[in-house]
Amino acid sequence: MPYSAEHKADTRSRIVGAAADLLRSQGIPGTGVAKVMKHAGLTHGGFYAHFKSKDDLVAAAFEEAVIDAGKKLTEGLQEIEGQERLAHYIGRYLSRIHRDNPELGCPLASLGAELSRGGPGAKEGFEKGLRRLILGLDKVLPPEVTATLNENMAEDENVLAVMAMMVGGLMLSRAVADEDYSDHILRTTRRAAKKLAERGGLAGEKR
Amino acid sequence: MPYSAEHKADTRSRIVGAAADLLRSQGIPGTGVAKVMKHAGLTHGGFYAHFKSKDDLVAAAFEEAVIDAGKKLTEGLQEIEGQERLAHYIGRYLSRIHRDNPELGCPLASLGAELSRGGPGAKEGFEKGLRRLILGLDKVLPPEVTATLNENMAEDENVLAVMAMMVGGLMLSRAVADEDYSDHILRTTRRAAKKLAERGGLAGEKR
DNA sequence: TGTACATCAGTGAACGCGCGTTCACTGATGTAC
DNA sequence: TGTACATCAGTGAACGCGCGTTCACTGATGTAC
Repeated sequence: MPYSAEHKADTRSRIVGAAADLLRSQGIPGTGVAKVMKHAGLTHGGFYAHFKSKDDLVAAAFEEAVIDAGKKLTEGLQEIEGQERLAHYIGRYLSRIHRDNPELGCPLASLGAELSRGGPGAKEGFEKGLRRLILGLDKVLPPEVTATLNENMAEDENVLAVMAMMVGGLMLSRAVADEDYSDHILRTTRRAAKKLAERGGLAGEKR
Repeated sequence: MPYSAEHKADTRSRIVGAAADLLRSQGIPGTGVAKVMKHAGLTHGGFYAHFKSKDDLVAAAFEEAVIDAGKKLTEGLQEIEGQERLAHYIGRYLSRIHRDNPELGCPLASLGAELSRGGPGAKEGFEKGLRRLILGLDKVLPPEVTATLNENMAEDENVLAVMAMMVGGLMLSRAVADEDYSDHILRTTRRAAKKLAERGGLAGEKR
């Protein structure tokens, strides 16, 4: 065996990493095979030693992006006291930093519409990503809430609603021309999402 | 003058109409000039008698789609009693019919991410569309609420939050593979959006 | 320890294709006489 | 009323370009002797 299996895996993950960034900032058609390979420091011909097709790459890169975003959104959140954790998560999601750096952010907001036009494979990948991020969100919640959540699936609904508001708010804030208005959208949806989480009982509030 | 100005305007609006449908269901790269012209019953060479570029068409078609969607979402809503109007609007937006027919639906959800990657022109078009739909939503509200809304801009925030939840919920429901889960997303966000509207005081509830 | 060899990740040129755009043209039309 | 004409919406072939994919190759590597 020439080249270790490790070496190949390294190269592959470099390609996937480059694609995960490009995908989120430029969309699927904007993520050309040649461009991705160049970002990974390779020539485009070698692409097919690692992937069956561009669709294959998109699937792998989307998954990578979900994991990456989930990590960034929850990083260090355990150190914050239970009640405030979800509020912090929401604050990060609907922040100007997240809005201004889609290449590092949540791929649900940047690629949802495009993937919804894809085949069943694309949609399965998206669904897996959504469930994964929701699961990550669950981990952010105080343990006593998560327990209730597992017993009573109806409670899970609020996580979905918060997710929808975050995804929608981020997308709107990115698509708007006026920066003040964009900030306003972030501020508004941040506040509303936090209220929704509290009122839904997710943050452990008594009601 | 050969051909009346009316005739040219008719052809143009036929092209824009075809593009407005294709755009929403296939996205910007999926909306080829030749495909649009074929749908309008013409050959692709004649396109540049009506538009300066494809970007020009996309801008016109997006605006048309916003107007079309706004009309469909508010149609006949005046006949419903004040308190229930917004709930009906939300019910229509987060319906299976809307989810399954993006070519007839709200272009904010289907094109937001793509337009956010466009130039300033694209973003200005999107912002105008968002403001237009929010204004249409305002008209759906009972007059006494709209009055308060105009005096107190802070109240407008709830409309934005509802909008974000609807846009996000619709996008998520479309991008997911499992139909039951997709239905669940619609149901959940519908309920949450209605609650949010009520609690925010928008539907005229006393609190 | 040193050399010959087989492997295969990566190279770089080439492919067919669909894209947005251009352009010489055509022929239906309203106007002038 | 009928004919000649100028206009220009629409035609259809062609363009350069970037795309995803293929392929003959090369040369760095681990293994066998």
